[in-house]
Parts: sequence; structure tokens; C-alpha cells
Amino acid sequence: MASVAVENYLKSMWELGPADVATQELAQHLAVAPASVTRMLQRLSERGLVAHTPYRGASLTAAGERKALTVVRRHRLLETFLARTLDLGRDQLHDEAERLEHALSPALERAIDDYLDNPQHDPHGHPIPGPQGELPPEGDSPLGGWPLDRPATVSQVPDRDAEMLGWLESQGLVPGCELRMVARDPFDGGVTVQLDGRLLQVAASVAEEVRVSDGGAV
Amino acid sequence: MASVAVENYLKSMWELGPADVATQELAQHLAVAPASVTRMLQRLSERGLVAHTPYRGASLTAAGERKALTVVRRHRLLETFLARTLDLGRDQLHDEAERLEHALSPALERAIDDYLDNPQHDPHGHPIPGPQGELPPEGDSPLGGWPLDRPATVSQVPDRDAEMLGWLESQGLVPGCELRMVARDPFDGGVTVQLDGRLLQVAASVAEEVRVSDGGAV
DNA sequence: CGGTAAATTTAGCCGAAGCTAAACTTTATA
DNA sequence: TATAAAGTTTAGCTTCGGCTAAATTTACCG
Repeated sequence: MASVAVENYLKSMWELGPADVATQELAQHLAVAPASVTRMLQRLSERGLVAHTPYRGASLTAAGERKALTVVRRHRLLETFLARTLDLGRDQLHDEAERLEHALSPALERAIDDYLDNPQHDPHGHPIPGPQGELPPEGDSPLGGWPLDRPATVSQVPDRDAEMLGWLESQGLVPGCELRMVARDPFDGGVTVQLDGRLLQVAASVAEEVRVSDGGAV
Repeated sequence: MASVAVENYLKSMWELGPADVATQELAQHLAVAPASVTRMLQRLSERGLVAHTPYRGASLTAAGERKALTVVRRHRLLETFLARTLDLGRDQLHDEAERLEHALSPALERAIDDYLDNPQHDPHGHPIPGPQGELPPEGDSPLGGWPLDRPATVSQVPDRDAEMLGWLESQGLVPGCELRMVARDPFDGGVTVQLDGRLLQVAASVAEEVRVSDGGAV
């Protein structure tokens, strides 16, 4: 069907979307020259997967989004499968899944889904699209914007940044853990949270990537 | 490193070797035009992976064989891993591993090897090359040539032919099962074996692919 | 409002790996 | 042993997906 390159373009567009994505942004995300992106967008446009307005950016069509979601589904199923069977650190999962996701047949995808009992979230807490691309509804928000004192449960951590993930893991800041917002730095947006009985300083860039929802009793 | 295509050429040459492999034979095995094979052999020859004598065929160099064995190792580890975790039929394993083997990082390869506790054989009974390409010694021979009445244990079944595999599986003729050679058709080479208390007719083409070794008490 | 900087696209090149058709070797047969 | 068949290689084309350099468009600022 779609080549590895095409699958990666679609997945990146989905991750950067849903608004129009700039050529340059895509180029950076894919580590590719802007000119390469332009040409690929034209091809994807011809194939009806992308709506490209020259000089303005591009977004996924319905068909494109459907395909993108199948890639995301394979990626997240693989992360979950690898985490369940082998025990890789949460920070290794992403890169492995990134390569394997393009080689997963529908049959194997189904077998893994069955084995895992239809998981709704991957080890980073990201929702796993269903076979038809349905996304489970999300009721969470960035840690950075969470109200003071309100108890929260961590629902998602980022997956791409292995270093950040390693740190989060080492601090026990993983999906499912409970915390309470203690203070917010008014200048840089960094926050302090209470977690496992201790106080933890979380940089703004991190606080934006971690998502939380109601719950917890800390 | 090596592209998917290169890995497939090397693996095929190993499977068809170790004698010189004809251009056409490779072409058929890879489902590719003979002219494409010639050109690839020239490239592999330049890279020192293959010894190509024009019009005569080609064989792997030591370096080429080393690389080929890493692909075989990944393939067989994956088959074993998939069989152990998900339970796919023995006849589905090959095709899945065929695609995934090119996307397996050294780290994941090691993790799978650890998880499986250093397996020596895959689910078809094929030996799994070690990390440096060492192959465990084999003491088996084709079922077709086994002496009459001598009890045997099935050590290997083919992996490529899903249909044959399905039949073997349905008859209980799987690695580890015990049987006794009862009769051999002198004309077509088909054999009759006793297995699980019943007699089973095995066609010559099948009897050549199944390998057995001493053992069993049927 | 004009000019410049930034972003984007076009043009043209490259290598990988496929293909077909034609040329050339090798093998086998009459 | 000559010639036909079979197998292999060469030549030349195609697509994909990169790249750089140049042209173009957009956006912003004085």
C-alpha cells in the first residue's frame, strides 16, 4: 500500500495537526529538506490524502486522517505489546515501534490487539485508535494549566523525548501516579507538585507535555 | 546499514547456497527479473559481500555470509518470539517475520533473545544463528532418506510453504513428534510412516523437506 | 508603499531498485 | 561441429524520495 515514507508523512501531519501544517514544520519534524516536503505534499494531494494550498500549508483529508490513524494505531499497539512482553524502559519503546510500525500486517495487528485485550492506552497514556480510527475521548489537560491544590492523576507523558522520559520515570512521574499542584512560577511557567510525599520541581517545557485528569487523593 | 533489498538478496543467497547460485534461481526466489539480479550482484560484489563470476553465478563472501546470518537470526528469533507470545499458527509465522526482520534493532534483538532465553531453534526446528553467526551443529537428515523401521524424532519442518505446513500441523507432524518409517515407494519416493499409532502417507516432496533425527520409541 | 527577509516552490540532479528489450555467452542438440 | 535454445548481461527507461540552488510568493517593517 503506502510506502514507509508516505506513512511517516501522514503520521507527522496528524501529530502536528489538525490545523494546516507549514512546510517547514513538517520538514523539521521529519528531518528532511523543505523542498522534499513540498513535492511529497503534491503527491499526497494527488492521491487525495492531503489538502495542500500552495504557500499556505497542508492538512489531512478524511481519507488521509484515516490512514494516519492506522499508523498511529500500529505504533501504539506495538509500544504496548513490547512493554508488556519484553520489559523495555518506557523510553526505548518509541524508537522501536517507530521502525516496526511499517511492517505490521493487519493479521498481526489483530493478533496483538487480541493478546492485549483491546487496550485503550499505550504505556505513555496515549489513546490507541480503534481499527476504524475511532479515538477514545480524552478528559485530561496539561499539567502546566492545572489549578493549585486540586489532586490529579497523571494520564499522559510524552513519548518522543527519551531523555525527558527517563527523568520522569526516575521521579516516579508516570501514567497513573497521583499528585497535587503546589505552586506555579509566574514567570517561566514551571510548577512544583507534591508526589509520593515529596515536592518536585517540574520545568515549564515538561509541564506542558505531561497531561493530568481529576483524581488522586494526595 | 543495508537496505531491505540488500538484506533480502543476502538471505536468499544463503538459503540457496552455499554453492554458486544462478541468476535465474535468485530471480525466481526473490520474484524479480533476472536483469535486476545481475545489477544487484554487481553492486554487492563491489561492496565485497558477494563473489560474482559473470555468466557463472555468485556466492556469498565471508562478509556477506556474516550479514546474511544476522538477517536469518532476526527472522528466526522473531518467529520464535511471535509463536511464544501471540499464538499464531506455525504457518503464519514466516510471512510476519519476513517483514519485521528488517526493522529489528540490535537492542530489540537482544531483548527478545533474553526473553526467550537464548533459543537454539525456531518453531520450525530451524537452528537460530548466534549473535556472531555461529550455527548450532545439526545431526538430522531428510525424512525421505531415513532407514525403514528406525524410530525417529522430527527435528525440522519447512517454513516457507504455508499450505504444506498447515497440512503437516493437521497431521501432528511437527518438530518433536516421534515416528517410525514403515514403507517407501520405490518409484516416486513417497513414504509411509507410523505416527501416533496410525499410518500416514507422506508425498515425496514433503518427505524431502521434513528432517528427522534418532530417537522416539514408536 | 516599497523593500527585504523568510518561507515556499520549482528546476534539476542523484542513487536505489525495479522493468523490458536487445545483445551476448554458454550449453545442448541435431 | 554448427546452430538453436537457454541463461545472462547490457542498455536504457521508470518511480520514489532524497538533495541543492534558484525563483517565487508572502509577510513584515521602516
